[in-house]
Amino acid sequence: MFLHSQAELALGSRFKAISESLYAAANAAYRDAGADIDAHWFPVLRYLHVKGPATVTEIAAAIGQTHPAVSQLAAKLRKGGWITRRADASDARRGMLELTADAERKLDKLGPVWCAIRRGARAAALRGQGSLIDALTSFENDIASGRLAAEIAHERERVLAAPIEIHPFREEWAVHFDRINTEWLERWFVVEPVDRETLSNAKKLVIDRGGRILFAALDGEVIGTCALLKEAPGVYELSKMAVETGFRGLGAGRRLLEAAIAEFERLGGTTLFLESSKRLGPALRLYESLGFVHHPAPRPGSHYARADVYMVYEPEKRASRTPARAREPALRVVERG
Amino acid sequence: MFLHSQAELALGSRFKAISESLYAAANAAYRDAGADIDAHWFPVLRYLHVKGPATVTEIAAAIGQTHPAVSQLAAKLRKGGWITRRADASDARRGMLELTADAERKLDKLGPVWCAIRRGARAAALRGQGSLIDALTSFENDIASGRLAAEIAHERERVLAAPIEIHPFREEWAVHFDRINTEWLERWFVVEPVDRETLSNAKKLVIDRGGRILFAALDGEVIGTCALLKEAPGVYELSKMAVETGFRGLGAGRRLLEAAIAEFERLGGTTLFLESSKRLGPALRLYESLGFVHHPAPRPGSHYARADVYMVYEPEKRASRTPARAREPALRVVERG
DNA sequence: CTGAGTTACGTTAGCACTTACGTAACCGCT
DNA sequence: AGCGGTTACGTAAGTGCTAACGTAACTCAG
Repeated sequence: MFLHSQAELALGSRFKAISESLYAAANAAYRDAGADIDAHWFPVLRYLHVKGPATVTEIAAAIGQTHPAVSQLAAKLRKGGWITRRADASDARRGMLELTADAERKLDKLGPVWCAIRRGARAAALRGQGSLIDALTSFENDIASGRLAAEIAHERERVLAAPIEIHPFREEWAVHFDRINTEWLERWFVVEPVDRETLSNAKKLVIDRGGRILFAALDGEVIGTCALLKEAPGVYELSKMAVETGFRGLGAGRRLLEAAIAEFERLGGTTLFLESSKRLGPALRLYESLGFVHHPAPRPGSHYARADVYMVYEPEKRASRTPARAREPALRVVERG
Repeated sequence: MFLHSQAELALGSRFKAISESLYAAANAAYRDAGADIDAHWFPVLRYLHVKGPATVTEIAAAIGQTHPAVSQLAAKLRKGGWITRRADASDARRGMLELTADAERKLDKLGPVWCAIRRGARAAALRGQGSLIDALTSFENDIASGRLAAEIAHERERVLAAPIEIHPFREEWAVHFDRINTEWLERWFVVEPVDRETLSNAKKLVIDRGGRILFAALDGEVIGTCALLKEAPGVYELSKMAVETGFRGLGAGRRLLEAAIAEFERLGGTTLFLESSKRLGPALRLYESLGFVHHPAPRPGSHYARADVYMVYEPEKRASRTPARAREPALRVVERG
């Protein structure tokens, strides 16, 4: 190829060509997944999905584009029913862009596709050892030969076919514990200092104090976390329950919670409680269905400013529709002290 | 930056942004150099500059774009006086795009700018050690901080200020000997088997047989070559004289030829001849001015199909306007046998 | 020699951005 | 209260490409 002989000189042209091919590859993956989405929308949609409602300028700054670009795309997305615009109460110039419930539901399912694209792209990028130029060349080869597209399709099938596994704590996954929970907190509340502390020192502050951390994984990809913090002998707090955006609806949350309860029982715990927020309807219903009951008074001395719900686990309240396999690990029911 | 947190997922967007920044950086370099050129034109102009007249589709295939892109750009360049279109004699559908004499002259001077862009981009690319993602991040940092632009400007000054040096053969430069001559041959003639042989085995077929190869370099960048092939004891052929496109007009050709003649004399040679072509007017005038005289008959048993000019060096015919420093190396004038 | 297929390449419409500009709302200062 | 400066963001126009189409010229089998 002539451009390759020009080495770093035609880099602009090569970058652009790769960019377009990547968009095309991502679009193909979306199409295969039955998602009527355009890869160019990803930065905006993903931002709204991860961070929640945002203004045009905020998004533009975050994704490194000009505000007209975001403004124009927002108009298109609004027409397509992906987002709505709600006037900001305190500042009439600003409009909060917000995903529609429908869009949110669609994006909640896209995790496997994103995972596949990420893996395919990473494989292509890693094949070119050494310099950037080598990596680009390898990228171009993989794109031209269709290898990138094939790998993305293959990865998507793998991820979709994979069962959700629950894993105990691993040092090398601590970073995911931090990432997923930070993302979740930034989306729904704010990261309080006590969160920052726990998330960045999980091993020391949770595990070494007799607590547990569980991971939900899909084909080796961490998609959710849950923690049991040891409050006192026999007393555990269920906390840091979060599932990554894009992997909702696969049942990872329920599986994590079931595993956490099983672990609590295996530990011979007497009391298992959690603090949450009324804003988190679906999560509360999950807790209720697995045996947590609402406590009338707020918990005395709560760590969290956001907590306005206090629930305690009562095994006999557990809904009977719990799938059998959730009980697999030898069940040692322990009387509450 | 939000996009960075998306790892390989937003690669398309990042590639595109880098592409645009690189075009902008290149444009800034052209502007600084006083060249009214747009970086987007580079692939087409450079192709025509290196390969000579070409059709729209040929260029499109070579630079990896669609033919409408080239067609539209060609229309613009034609309007701007950069290229002309000449109908192909044998095929009325085709039109040969050709640089105007003016454009050719401008591009002949752009070597230092291209060299600067290449070096700046290479530095940025090399700073990101490891994966492609690291390299991209480093690129983005350098672009955002203005470091890339500053380095390009700095490199341009360095290259422009550097004197032309003439160097003896180095193994590690053999690749440039091959590249520059191959490019030149493809532009003006075709690469004959005897050329391919010599160019890819320079050390063995030139140096080890008692010949010499000289390089012209600008701040470490090889921009021209020249060879003395030993035909018989005392008999040398001047050959493989080529200066890279973009570095014409700096006097590299004359410096190389002077050095080659000096080397011939230092070797105690008796006969120095060359074969060339009537098509290469400026080169012939250079040869004449440094003491080569036209031989009426073609050389018996010439290696080259393209040769229709046969010249022999006669020191006394050398124009007196030769700069003094060209004679610096101890001059041992030898009678012709 | 004819017509089907191929090739060269111009044109058009569209896309994803950009820069440039305009307008309304907000902020801080006198 | 008023006024310059800033901010939010929409609109217009331009750019560099692409996909899709059209047309004329060429090629080659029957």
